[in-house]
Amino acid sequence: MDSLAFKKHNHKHCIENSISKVELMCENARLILTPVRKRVLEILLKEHQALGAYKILDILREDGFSSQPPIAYRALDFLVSNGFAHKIERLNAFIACSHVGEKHSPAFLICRMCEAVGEALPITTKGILNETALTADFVIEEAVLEAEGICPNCKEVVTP
Amino acid sequence: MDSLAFKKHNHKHCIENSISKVELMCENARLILTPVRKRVLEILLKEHQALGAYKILDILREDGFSSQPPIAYRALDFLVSNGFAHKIERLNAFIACSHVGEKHSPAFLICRMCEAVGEALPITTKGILNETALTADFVIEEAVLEAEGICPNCKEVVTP
DNA sequence: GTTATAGTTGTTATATTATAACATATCAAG
DNA sequence: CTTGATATGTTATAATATAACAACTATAAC
Repeated sequence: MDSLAFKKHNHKHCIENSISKVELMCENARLILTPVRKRVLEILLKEHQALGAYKILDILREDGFSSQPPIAYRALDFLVSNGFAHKIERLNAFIACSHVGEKHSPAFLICRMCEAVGEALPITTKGILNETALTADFVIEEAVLEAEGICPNCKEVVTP
Repeated sequence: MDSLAFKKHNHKHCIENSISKVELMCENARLILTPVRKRVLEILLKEHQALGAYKILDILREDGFSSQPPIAYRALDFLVSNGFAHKIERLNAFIACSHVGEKHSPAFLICRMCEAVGEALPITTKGILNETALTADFVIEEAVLEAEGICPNCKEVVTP
């Protein structure tokens, strides 16, 4: 567990670090981090919180970008399929990846009160099911773990 | 790993077993397994495959039930919230639970070709994140693992 | 037996999330 | 300069899900 959303941390550093990592990876992989894509990444990085496509779209609109759904969904597709962001299926929402460049099966801690999302260390989520998959003769390509509960901040509010 | 979807098994037995377990649990818990609810459970049990709410609705319509969305969603809510079915978030679809009555954090093997879904043994998915959660001071209430890949049947088709 | 009451179902309308399809623009390679 | 690949703009629509309220049903309290 490292920069886990719920702990106090230098978030500005956290953002800058992510962006420069992504920029570097894009250069190396000949991917184009266009203005919209970069902006969406920034939006996702702003808080460790899941954001729906339409909320992102609202922010893009304020920024003067076109605001039709495909604009957001395409940028999100780019970010997700290149591992720079993840989709939280439970919330139909997206967050920036906290472990850019590190190969990992993501695992999320999702607060059901504030929708903050922490990404756990790149544990081998896949490995957990490995035996199961072998027995079943099933080839796992991707595995995602989503855990829902209460984050430390919201817990304080409920039971101070 | 037991009655895993992908293995040949006596599916009729599998269905009957699930239904009678659910009936028993409903009696004990004073829950009412109304005709629609039972029918939706049967529909979900028919194959080890995820079904969207609107597909279920189509089947209900053929059966003479009312076919407005809330009919299906309510029955599904009932089944899911009582642990008789699960929602596969990745697919926005539902399957019957393979481990009715056994407390478990579900883990699914989802075939991306045929949408068959196998539910892994009630492993302690939660436990995997336990350490992580403790460190983060996060209280996990529910955890779901969704793994996508290729099931044995579809693998045969691709590489015979 | 009537009357609350809690739970379920029926129905209409609408919200939310996501994609298809096609036009236009940009830019690098040949 | 033209071709091809990639990205963006735009319109329309598909797919998924819920809100809100009315009507019905069983049962438990009186």
